[in-house]
Amino acid sequence: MVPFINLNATGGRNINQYGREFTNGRPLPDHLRVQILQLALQGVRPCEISRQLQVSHGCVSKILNRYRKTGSINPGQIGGSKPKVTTPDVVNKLTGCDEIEESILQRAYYIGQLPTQLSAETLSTAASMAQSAFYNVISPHSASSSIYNNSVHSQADLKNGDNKPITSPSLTMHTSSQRRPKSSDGVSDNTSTSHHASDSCNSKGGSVETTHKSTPSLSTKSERLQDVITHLFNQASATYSSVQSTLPTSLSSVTEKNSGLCDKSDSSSVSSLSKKSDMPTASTSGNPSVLISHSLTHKGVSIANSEIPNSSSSAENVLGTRSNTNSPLRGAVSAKPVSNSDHGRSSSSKGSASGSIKSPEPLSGANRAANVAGPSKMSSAMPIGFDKFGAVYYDYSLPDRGLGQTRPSRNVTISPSCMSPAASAVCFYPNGLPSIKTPVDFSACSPSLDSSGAATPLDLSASACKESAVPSPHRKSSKASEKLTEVRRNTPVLDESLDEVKTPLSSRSVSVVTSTPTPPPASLATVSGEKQDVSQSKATVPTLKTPYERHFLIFGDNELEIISVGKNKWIVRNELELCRIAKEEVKKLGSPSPEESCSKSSTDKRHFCKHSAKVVCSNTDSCSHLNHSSGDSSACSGFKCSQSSCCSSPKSASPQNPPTATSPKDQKPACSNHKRANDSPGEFNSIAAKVPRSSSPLPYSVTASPKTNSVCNDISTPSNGADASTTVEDSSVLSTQSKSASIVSNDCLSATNSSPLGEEETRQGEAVSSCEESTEMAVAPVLSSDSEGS
DNA sequence: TACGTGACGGTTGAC
DNA sequence: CAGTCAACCGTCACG
Repeated sequence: MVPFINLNATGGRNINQYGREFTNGRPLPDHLRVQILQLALQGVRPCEISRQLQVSHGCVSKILNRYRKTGSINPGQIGGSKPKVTTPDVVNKLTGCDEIEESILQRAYYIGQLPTQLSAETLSTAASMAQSAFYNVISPHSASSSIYNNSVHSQADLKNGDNKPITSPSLTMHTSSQRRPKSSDGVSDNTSTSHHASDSCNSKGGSVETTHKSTPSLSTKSERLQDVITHLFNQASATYSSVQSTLPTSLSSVTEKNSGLCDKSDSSSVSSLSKKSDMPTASTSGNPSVLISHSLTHKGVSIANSEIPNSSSSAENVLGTRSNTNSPLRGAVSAKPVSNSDHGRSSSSKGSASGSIKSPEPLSGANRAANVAGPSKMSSAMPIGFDKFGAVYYDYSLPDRGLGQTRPSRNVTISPSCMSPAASAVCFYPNGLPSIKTPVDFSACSPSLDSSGAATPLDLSASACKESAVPSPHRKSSKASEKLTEVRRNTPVLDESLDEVKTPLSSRSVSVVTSTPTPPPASLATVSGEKQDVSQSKATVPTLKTPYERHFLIFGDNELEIISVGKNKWIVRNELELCRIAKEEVKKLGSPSPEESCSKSSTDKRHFCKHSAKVVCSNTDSCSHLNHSSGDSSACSGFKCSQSSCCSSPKSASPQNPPTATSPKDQKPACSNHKRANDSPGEFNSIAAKVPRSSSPLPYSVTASPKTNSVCNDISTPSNGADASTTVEDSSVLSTQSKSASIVSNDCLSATNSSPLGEEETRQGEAVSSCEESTEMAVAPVLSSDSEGS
């Protein structure tokens, strides 16, 4: 094959086989690295990742390999000569100061963090299991995943010199930090580790916190990436655990309430899987699942901890179940997981287990962010600091080490938290939405389905499972999607695609209407801030492209933006914010308000409690309508409106239409549902849903209208029509599939968030700020001007 | 077809 | 301040 690299006139700029511009010798932008990891966590194959992100296979492989081996996706230290033997760094080394420091910090961390009721063994077990699952996903083909895991632990153990339960994340920190050659780095590395610890225990680990402050910017950057990784892992872990603990509940609830309506396959699969699973409930300690369990218990819902949920969807079911159980706030349930995820993130430094465990101080971890960005608007709700972009943990604002020109998406808030499998659990639970691919997501799979199934190890996702069992339309298009990948998908990264919004949406608009996968504009593929010459891109625009969908989930009183590209979903939301929302919901639960009572009746499907989570809108494509405030979204968040049906407004979706020009109402004037929503936003949360079970791969993309015929077809699954048509008014259905989330065509929304898609390159900063101001959906912008500087 | 790996040309930054 | 050089980068080609 002829090398595709073409030196560009700009000098040093090359175009890879996917048409993506890259700078030879420069690391991949951090956000791409994160995405690679996230996708991998979701079970996306490396080859597909490379296509989606338009990075070479080798690059993906290297990054994943690196992560596998070192636990870090951070670029290595580039440049520089070997430090002199006399440098402080060296002195600190080969003397072992670093190890000592780390050990001290870690001890401090655990002392402050670990709940007394939880034994180290328990934590270790949980972490181990989660990690195992994680590695299985990351390195599916490698039977040595466990080996990796073990090896990592071994390293950590050796390094730590104690038996403290350490999750891979923490280990990751270690390995990563060790890579840093400089003495200052060495310190920072330690601080980095400590830093993470401090996140989780701001109050307890004061010393650690202090140390953290001294962390060099570079180290901070590294930390953030590491945090992302850790967070992903934590979430995966949390999800895994939570699923285990929650499934039984959901099942029981569903069974009770839904009787026949409940999908038998799910139940059977669950039970069978649960039998297979030996996961100790203890492992869930500190996990969202536990929290959920408590919550459920509080509600009088019996929880069988012994049973192990096999699918995230099952977990989601729990949410739905919970909502069915008359819980005033479904969101509350989700809230738990969210907060937990938050813990996980905060625990990044020292392991997910510890982080998740520490429920009492879920938000403390924000301190670091607060330090970085100063007090956030969220701080009132929780002591969390958000950076100026609204990202708490994932500070994409820091310059990418890689292609400076690449602009991280402003929207991108690809909150890893949400993107990760765990994230799905956390983020979607409230709605009972089907999870994003979860490493351990067996929900969709037949009972017999397990990790060793026909699907590749990586492909543990529900979609994969279902694929085998049910001809998924979604899968059907997999081939097509691959083709599509040639043209850069917008993947999760709205960010990068912003300037591409300019691309005529005609095609995608059509797709929206037809519910066929909408190909993102080829231009979207452009990663770099520079507009990539489409002509240069060898990518041939496939007629059929992976749909780029944007959904909005009403979580509590807030909107959550869910972006899905094919089977990948991202929640554009700062998880800390999610946590905050969740906490609020929890508070509300604690002190029921008149509003809460609205959802008490499970039979009243239509009755919507504003506190409950719901997907408000979905959009195929990059959705130029992102500019929406929560109020706006609610306005267009009527009952689920299918994109193709009531809400679909190709034109509205068209990037050509300035976001400002289209208001939700304007876009969907015909949608009575929206109108209803506007009138009483709180009303559409009911759970009646039509849930196309087969559509599970993109469950939340499927929208059902509780009592209406309007059904939201999964855009990504064109053939779902039949499924979608299957309307189940019984809320039980929702609980079954967690499809309760009502999704409304995003067309309804005019979102400022994404509007900048086309303008991102130039307005990134503005857009970001505007987003924050205009809505609480702060999408963590992924980019900082710094990256540009490079 | 998917994946892992090495060579290649390039960038970076400490020395 | 410029040159050197080691380390790393992403991409490609190969197996």
